[in-house]
Amino acid sequence: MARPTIADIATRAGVSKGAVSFALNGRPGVSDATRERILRIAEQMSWRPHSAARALGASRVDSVGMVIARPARTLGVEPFFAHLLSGVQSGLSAESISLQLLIVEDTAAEIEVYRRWASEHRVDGVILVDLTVKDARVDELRALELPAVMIGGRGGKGALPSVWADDREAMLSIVEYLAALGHRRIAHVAGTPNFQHTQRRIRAVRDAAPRLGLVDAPSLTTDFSDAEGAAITRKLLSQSQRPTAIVYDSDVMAVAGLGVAMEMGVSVPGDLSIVAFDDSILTQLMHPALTALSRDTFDFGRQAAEVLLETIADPTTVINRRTPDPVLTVRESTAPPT
Amino acid sequence: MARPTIADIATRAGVSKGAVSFALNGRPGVSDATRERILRIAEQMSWRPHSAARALGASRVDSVGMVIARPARTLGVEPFFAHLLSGVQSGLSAESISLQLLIVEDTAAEIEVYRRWASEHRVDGVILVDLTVKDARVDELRALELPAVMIGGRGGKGALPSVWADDREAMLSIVEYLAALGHRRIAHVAGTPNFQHTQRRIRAVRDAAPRLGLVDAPSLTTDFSDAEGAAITRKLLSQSQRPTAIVYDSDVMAVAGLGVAMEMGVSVPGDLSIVAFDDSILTQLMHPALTALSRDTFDFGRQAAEVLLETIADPTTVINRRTPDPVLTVRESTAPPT
DNA sequence: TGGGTTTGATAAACCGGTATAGCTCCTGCA
DNA sequence: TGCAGGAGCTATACCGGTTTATCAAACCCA
Repeated sequence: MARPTIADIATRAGVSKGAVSFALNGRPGVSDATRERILRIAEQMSWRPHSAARALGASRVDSVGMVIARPARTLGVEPFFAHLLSGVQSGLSAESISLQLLIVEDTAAEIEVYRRWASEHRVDGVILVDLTVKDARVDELRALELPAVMIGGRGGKGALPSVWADDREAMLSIVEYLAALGHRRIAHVAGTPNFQHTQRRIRAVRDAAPRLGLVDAPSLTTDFSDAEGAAITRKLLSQSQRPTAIVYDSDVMAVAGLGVAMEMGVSVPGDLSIVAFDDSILTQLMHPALTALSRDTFDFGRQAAEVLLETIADPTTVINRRTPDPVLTVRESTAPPT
Repeated sequence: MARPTIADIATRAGVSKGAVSFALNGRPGVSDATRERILRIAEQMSWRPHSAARALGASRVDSVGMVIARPARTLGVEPFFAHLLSGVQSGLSAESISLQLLIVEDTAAEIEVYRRWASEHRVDGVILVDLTVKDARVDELRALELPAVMIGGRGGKGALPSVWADDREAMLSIVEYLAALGHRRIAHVAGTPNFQHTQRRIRAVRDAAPRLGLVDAPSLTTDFSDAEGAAITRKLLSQSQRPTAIVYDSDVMAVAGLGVAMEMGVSVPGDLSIVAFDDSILTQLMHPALTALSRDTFDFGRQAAEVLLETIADPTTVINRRTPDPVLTVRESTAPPT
């Protein structure tokens, strides 16, 4: 027999389909002896549930979705998503729930995907990344009644469940470290201004500046691309009063910035200290290797999966889980200013 | 009404469920007038097919799978997978077929996934990457009767359908370019030896050596990691007769190699030319920017999706599609030897 | 000993589609 | 005029599970 169904098992065990279903799902309705027998037969026939059939009956598809809205070009250099993905999957695989991944160009397309997924019952819930300040997706998902968890977006009143790290604390740890080294002119090359975490980081720098006695601490926003990272760096280093340290919101921009510095004859870390707000192999490949903020992205993903599953199981309680603060890994690109 | 079913549409249109199904799937059995009316009503009620229900009836789930078997750590730096993924999705989205992505640790786990997917009817077919020489997955998939397409693995007798680029030609173009510049000592830092493409590239170098008058053209295998790439480079550059050019099988290894060269005071491209067999932002971020072989990875993925869909539609004909040869993008890391 | 509850199991409905046998007209042609 | 044939549609089985109503037998306690 090619693929046994519960009906086959029922015949073989001399019971009804219903009894088999009860036995296989570990719910009351059959005696221990019968359950045992059915399980053994199912095992023998190497039975596996037909996912579609189960989804149809139980209106639960054992599958969650994740959409990444970024132009393909900018994607993939940062190992961030790969690690996040692995983590999410490890969190899901325990319950043998599968993940649908989609890469789209923009948020409009992303919302379309959610609508389709909801109406076609393709996923039980979704994981949101790259939260923006007034994020249209949040309302949309609530309207669709699709369980969701936000990664990185801290939930406020009536928000969706979330898993977040304290960007503010993290940024403070960087700036305080640089200030302790003696830096007073620190520039911040930030990411896209409408991202929530970008705003939080900018605010952290601004708030810390007076306390740490920073002379000047501009935050300059970019599109996260290496090109803009390089351009901003060039501008910063061309000023008469140039910064002695630059904090980049991504490793790619930090690497691009390092290149510009070298090109302009600005020695790192002699004349300029560089810190990347995100770690990866990239920062270690460089010479000098970059001081960077390391986050356990894998674990981040795992926790997001967990929270999502809990949310699917019980959509009424909104979980806001805070993950451990990221730590600064000091390498060769930072030193006291000369 | 929350989610309309075809039964709702049928009632509203005053026809039977069957008629609605015919109309919505564009098959004969209803008059044009009725079809029109049904479609309008479906549109009005914003009906969407329930994927599970459709899968159950039609034994086709409109979903394909892709498993990447690499330790999470090594994954993600190369934008290769991100681009491939985007391409695959663009090929699938035309038919609105979804993609299940899974990252696992090794091939054994990958095969487990295929078994599960097959028995649970979760996918209509799969896309295979990282083909090895005697690849266990091929036989397994044939046994499971799961349609599949190999990416990069060139199909021989009785092989699975495939989409491939000519690695041999590509490698030849690199070596010939270097030889034309005047290089006679060229080293090849290859990838994992059991990958099919690694073997093809090694063979290409070996075959071309005598014709191009290369004095020495060793191919040294690695695990594709930056660490081994760096280690091998250090060894090569420490030899008394060191190579004047090195070809790396990946951009990450090339970057690591560049770092080692700079560290050892070997100037690039003055004393050493470097070529990466694979392009990405990474190669452009470097100083000097790396000469690299550019492949249209996005298109590669798109074509793989196409071939897979054709294979699912008609599993009897085995397609072997060759994609355009990759081209060498010359940047700053190559020059005539001094 | 008898009535009520619990246990173990069954049959059948159901989920939302697809596929098919069959029925009713209408048309065309001998 | 009669009949074959096809268009247009309906009714119904079916896919492989889950869930519910129902029921018989066993069990419990006064």
